[in-house]
Amino acid sequence: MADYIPSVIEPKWQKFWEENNFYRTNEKSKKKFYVLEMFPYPSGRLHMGHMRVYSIGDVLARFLRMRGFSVLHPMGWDAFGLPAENAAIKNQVHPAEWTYENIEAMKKQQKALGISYDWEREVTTCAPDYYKWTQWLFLLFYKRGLAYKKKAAVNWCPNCNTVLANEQVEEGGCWRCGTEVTSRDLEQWFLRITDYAERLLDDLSLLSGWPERVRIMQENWIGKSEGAEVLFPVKNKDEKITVFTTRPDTLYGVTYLVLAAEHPLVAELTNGTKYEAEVKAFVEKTRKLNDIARTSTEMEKEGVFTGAYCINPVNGEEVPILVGNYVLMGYGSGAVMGVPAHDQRDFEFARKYNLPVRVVITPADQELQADSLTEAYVDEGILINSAQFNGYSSSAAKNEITAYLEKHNWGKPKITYRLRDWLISRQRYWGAPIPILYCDHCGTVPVPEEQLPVMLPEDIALKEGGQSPLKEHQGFLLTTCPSCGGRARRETDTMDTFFCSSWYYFRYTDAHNDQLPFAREKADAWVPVDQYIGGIEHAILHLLYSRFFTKVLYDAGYTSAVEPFKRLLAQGMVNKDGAKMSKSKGNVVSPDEIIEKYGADTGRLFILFAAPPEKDLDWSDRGVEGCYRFLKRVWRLVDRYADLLRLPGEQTKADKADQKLRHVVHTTLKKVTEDIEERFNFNTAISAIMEAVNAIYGYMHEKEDAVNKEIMAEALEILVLILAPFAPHLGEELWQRLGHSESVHLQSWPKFDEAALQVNEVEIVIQINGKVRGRMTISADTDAQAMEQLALSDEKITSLVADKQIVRVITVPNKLINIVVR
RNA sequence: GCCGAAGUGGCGGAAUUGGCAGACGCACUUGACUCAAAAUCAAGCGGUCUCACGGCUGUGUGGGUUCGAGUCCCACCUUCGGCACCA
Repeated sequence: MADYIPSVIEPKWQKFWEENNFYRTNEKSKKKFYVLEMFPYPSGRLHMGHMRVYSIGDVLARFLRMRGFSVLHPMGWDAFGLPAENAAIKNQVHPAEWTYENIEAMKKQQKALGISYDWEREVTTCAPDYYKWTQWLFLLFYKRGLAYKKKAAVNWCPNCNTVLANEQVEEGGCWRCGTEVTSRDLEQWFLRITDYAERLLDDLSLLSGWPERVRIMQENWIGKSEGAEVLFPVKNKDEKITVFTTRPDTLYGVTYLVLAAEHPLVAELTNGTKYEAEVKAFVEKTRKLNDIARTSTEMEKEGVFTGAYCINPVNGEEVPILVGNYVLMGYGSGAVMGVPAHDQRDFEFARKYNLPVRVVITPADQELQADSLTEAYVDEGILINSAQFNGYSSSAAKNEITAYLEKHNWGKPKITYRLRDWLISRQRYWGAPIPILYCDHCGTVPVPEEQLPVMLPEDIALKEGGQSPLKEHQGFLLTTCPSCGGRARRETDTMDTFFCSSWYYFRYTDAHNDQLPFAREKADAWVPVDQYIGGIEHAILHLLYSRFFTKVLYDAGYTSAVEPFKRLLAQGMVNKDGAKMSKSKGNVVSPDEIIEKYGADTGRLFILFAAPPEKDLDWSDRGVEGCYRFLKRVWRLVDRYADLLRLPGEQTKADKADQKLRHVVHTTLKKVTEDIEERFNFNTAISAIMEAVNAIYGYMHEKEDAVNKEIMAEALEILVLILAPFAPHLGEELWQRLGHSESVHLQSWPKFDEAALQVNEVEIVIQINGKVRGRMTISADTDAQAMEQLALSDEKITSLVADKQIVRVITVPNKLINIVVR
């Protein structure tokens, strides 16, 4: 046979798979498994991160098919988005054209990698037959009161010319371009994800197959705080200020109240008073600051007195009301009670403005003096100066004081979340239009379902700067109202692309349904996704939104899944020379060049071998060559014996070396099976296969080619079968070479022979005081007493323990014996 | 500041339940083959002392538990990630 030339065999098998629609989902088996890799944005070319995630998914998919599962392994395109629009402006091509060309190019690359996708289920989010259902889902949210429009201070990216959701702001910058985000008051569409905060938090406990860090990140993002809401009446006014606190036990320590600059009462309290000018100036100064400066911990806490007072309901005390720069309108009620003795921020603020400090919580072992405090005492303790609650512990007082407030209608228990509603409207063109009309008579009207999709017009000219051309597209803009037949205008905002990608895994289960986004029975056969694989950068964004969508679909009766992704693998990044691959650093390696030079099988093998999937991986050109060498080594081995093994010959009895080889092969098979199935440790699975190959070479040398045909044949077959998920093209070729006509990928995963795993003899270690002092080979399963006798009769051990007293002997069967001497 | 993860040869990494640290691969060294090189095959490869047999030492640092610790406990250092005036 010829040498191993991947550029010949890989396209050959790819053609075979494609022509036979080889990876069409088989829905027959009762054992079903949904393997899904996050679908890509069609940016143009695949990068190494793509290659890694697809390689991981493909090994699993191929392995599970061999294990008898019906596997759903689809692929699609997260195809709406800003880069298409920006590229379009820059290169004068239509975003659709740019997107579809990229899809074609990337699909070609995926096929060149030999990934086993069922292409009949491909979804493309920018295609009308997909976004029709994206819009349908928007209407579902709308009908259920989960989509609403409101005017609010929102995050604005001046570079992208659009608003962003909270989740899409990273360190004060736009997640996509990094430009500093500013605040604007705009009327926008939101999804009521906060209605689902509690369930999104609770159900994290169902996700034992997720990495803990992702669950923790979501938990932090949802940010549940339990406490109380307290109403402080304003002195001489018929107003109450609502305050949220997690420390109702400190309520008797309140010495002032602080409002956020945006708080609606600020103007009301100060207008027409001598404080008006100063407060106005302060409010303006504070509002001008951007969010990063405003929420920075280094920010000096400043405030100004409003001239007004309010009354602490529990003790009737009058306390001053201030406006402060450290209080955020967006959290709680935009007003906080100042308890300087027990909150560090309040403490600093109070010292700066000479506000009184009153100790109401004290540690058990010391007495705190308000005047001599150098920092707030924030821990829990025993209540003092708190009327009838004196002597209570903090935790008891939290409940008692809250109950007391509730009884007098001064407040109530309250849970607050950090999570905000999800802002989904975008002021850009390349997205799914929001299916809403504005009628002069009827107001806001949802587009009737039968009129979907609201087509995104293609005859547009994009403008420098990115203002949406929809705002001026008369054909799109003007329409008639479905309820009164009068003139109506279309909503010109499009949806956040995360909306489109929050339900695509459902669509794969029923990709061509033109009556519904998906039929429930089809979705129920597959969702939740058994194994989802993707980058950690989606730990909050996409994964939280998808969980939300699934719960809404569940509530509406479209799925019986409460969570979309049963198990999640967050794969690490692919770096080079310790740094992220980037054009500016000139350290980019592309999948194309690897395929061209070594073949897809080598690239896949290396990317799985170099590190466990969840860890970052450092790309090494030398390492790739090592994998290439390994595959050539396998090729030569099979080539050398393939013909010989097919010749008839008499059966020979297995000798010691034969048995040893069989033991190695079956041990390897067991390890590889467990490594893939239970631990996703593809790196150790591959190294085990390498060890087996080394052992087969060793056997070959030992036998000087007089190999036991049966045992060699079994070894090579198992080797090719277990390598096939990793190197699918080579697997096909070698399987054929071994005389089989059916595809290797249709074979059952081999079963290991328990008998072959057994050994007659084991080498055990003899330790003296925990240090290795000798070894001996004894028959397997020798009992402790016999082991001890054997060890103590060992010449070397005898001399070492001669003048010592044996205190104890610890034996671990088949492993070691430790003699403790003094 | 809070939460989390991780620190093992020259490098990537392995050690699954507390039981031989360094599997496998890369790099390097040596031998075989070759006129030679490449490729391939074989062998060696933590540090240190020793001609050698062998000894000592070694998994970020310091303690502890244990017959025995990379693995468990406590404290600390470093790196990375997330959150961060959240009341």
